[in-house]
Amino acid sequence: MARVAGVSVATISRVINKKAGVSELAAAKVAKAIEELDYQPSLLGKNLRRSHTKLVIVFIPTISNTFFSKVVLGMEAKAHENDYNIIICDTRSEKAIEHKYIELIRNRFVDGAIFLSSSLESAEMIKLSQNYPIVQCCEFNDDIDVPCVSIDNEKAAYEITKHLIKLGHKKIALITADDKLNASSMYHSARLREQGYKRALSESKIRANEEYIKRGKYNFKSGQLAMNELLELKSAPTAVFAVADTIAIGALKACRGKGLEVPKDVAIAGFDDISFSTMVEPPLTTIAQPQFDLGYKAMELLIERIGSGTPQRRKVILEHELVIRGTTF
Amino acid sequence: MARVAGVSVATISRVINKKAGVSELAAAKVAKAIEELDYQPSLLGKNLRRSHTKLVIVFIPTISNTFFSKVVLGMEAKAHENDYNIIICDTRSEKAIEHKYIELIRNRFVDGAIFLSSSLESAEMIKLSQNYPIVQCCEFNDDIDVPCVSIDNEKAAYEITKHLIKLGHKKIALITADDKLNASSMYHSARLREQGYKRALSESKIRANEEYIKRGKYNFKSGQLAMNELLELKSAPTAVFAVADTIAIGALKACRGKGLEVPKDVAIAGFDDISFSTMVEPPLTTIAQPQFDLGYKAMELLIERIGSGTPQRRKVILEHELVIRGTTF
DNA sequence: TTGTATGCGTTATCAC
DNA sequence: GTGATAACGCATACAA
Repeated sequence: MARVAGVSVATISRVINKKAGVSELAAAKVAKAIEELDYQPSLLGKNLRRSHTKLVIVFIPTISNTFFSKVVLGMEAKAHENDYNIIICDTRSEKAIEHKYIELIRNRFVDGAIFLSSSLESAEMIKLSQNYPIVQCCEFNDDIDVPCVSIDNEKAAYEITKHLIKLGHKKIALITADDKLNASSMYHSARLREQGYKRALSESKIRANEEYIKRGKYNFKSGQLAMNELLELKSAPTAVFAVADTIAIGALKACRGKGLEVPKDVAIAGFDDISFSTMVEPPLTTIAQPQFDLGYKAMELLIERIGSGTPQRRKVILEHELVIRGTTF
Repeated sequence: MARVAGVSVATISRVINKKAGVSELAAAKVAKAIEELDYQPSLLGKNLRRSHTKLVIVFIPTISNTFFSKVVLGMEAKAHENDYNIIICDTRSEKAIEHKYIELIRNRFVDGAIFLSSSLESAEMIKLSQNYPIVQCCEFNDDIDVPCVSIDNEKAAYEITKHLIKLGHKKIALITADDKLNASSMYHSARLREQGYKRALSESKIRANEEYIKRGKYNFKSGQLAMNELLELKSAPTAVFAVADTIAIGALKACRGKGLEVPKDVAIAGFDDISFSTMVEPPLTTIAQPQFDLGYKAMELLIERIGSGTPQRRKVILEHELVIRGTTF
């Protein structure tokens, strides 16, 4: 390249990076050579030289949850504003996959990471955060000092349960994705939502009934299963709060399968406001999270942290919204 | 690192890469130093040296379509088998974003690319393919010589339309995502599906009615909109084939909105078999694609191509399956 | 304004 | 078995 342009590599670097102090003649020669060779500067050399890659990785438990994909959109927006690119890593909630990709941050292939969920123990997460710029988004361990952005899960769950109570319901079930047996659950938010649910109940002097709490996974099937069990109870609940829309939609289907009408026979509330929520019949009452902003803000924190180097301990809480639709009356 | 281990960098490299010919003493010294410094070899240097990154990029029109996410799962499986990692790029069907990420392949940051859709002109795609290892998956321009893997879209659409006809339907509408005005549509498959639909019709001597063909976008809303228009026709169709499940589900909702029963009043067929298809009521009749295999095979072709360097022209067609569920009787 | 030389962190070649 | 050393492609300090 330097040869065909007839100038030194230094000059080439200068024109490519639009540095001042290059004669028009030289610039023209370089431009011509670039054209001729269809030349593209290698990122490999550049990265090694400046020892950062302008790449960040985001860990996502599953790419197929539309909730997360909207959050990622916000991350991308902020990232692009700052010339960063994103690697999305679908961990499928598997520890092994997550660890494999964490290598990428330890070997400096990415400048930082955002976790939308993690199977890491708190201790591991702390150690990672001490050495590299990372932030947590939506899901986070609240016992540790890693920057994060989220909504107030406890409060949101409290509000939606309260909504159910105001409608006159007393037998309100919870379907969650927290198995509780596992001390370090993937879904800390689920636990917070359970707390909010319980607070609303106790505030209204409704005794929490352990039979009404079903613990499964974060998907349709699990919601379906749980709802079927709930409906077989001798004293079946008249309302259900599911900690995620996917779960709630499964529950909705289970009701229909048993010939029950929603919300007449049983009211259903979800959480997240994924796009499917408006497509089911009836449309789902849920908690809307500011998905885009969540991602945008998380990326902002990360970029800040990459720039400063210092792991400032920040927790950002964004506003949620109770969206009342057809599944609750 | 070399200093604290008390050996040369060459030796360090040897033990890290488990090369033969290292004394136990030296190996121990290196191991100790690694432990001490929490040392991780930099991928940056390694990449520069070997001039490849073991990274491939996959272009996806939207991360939130669960159809694509399952395909990506297959890609990841094959990639991991061969020590490759994946960058997922959500292009949002935007040319600008796609072009930005194509830089990554031109500047050798990734070893290859898979396109699950593309806004590139055929000419651009050809040129790219001549210079870099790329393959197309699911969506592809069939007029050019880029390796690809897909199902037989025309045939699948033919079969599902035929299914509708066998049920006695004669007024069969099509809702597609191909706008036809745009010569190089993102969704070539949509065009093929339209062809299959038309072939089935003409084979059964049913005159294709242009009024029955609606052209919109690849999402719920668009299906809803199109269906509403269809239902306002003086002679409304009794069956609808939507070229994607997301569209079909929108159509389903539109029917319900007008008080119509599915499949009694109008039958609906989709395409893709996304996970949500079984959650709607009634569950959706559709064409199931071997999503995982599609991705797996595409990655296989790509890795082959990266290895050989020569762009062998291969088209792989996988089997689909007609899945009859509740929306057609 | 331009070129030369150096280093980023690896791996590979060669000599010891 | 081991250690210098060159090279990968770039950006920069310094010299010219």
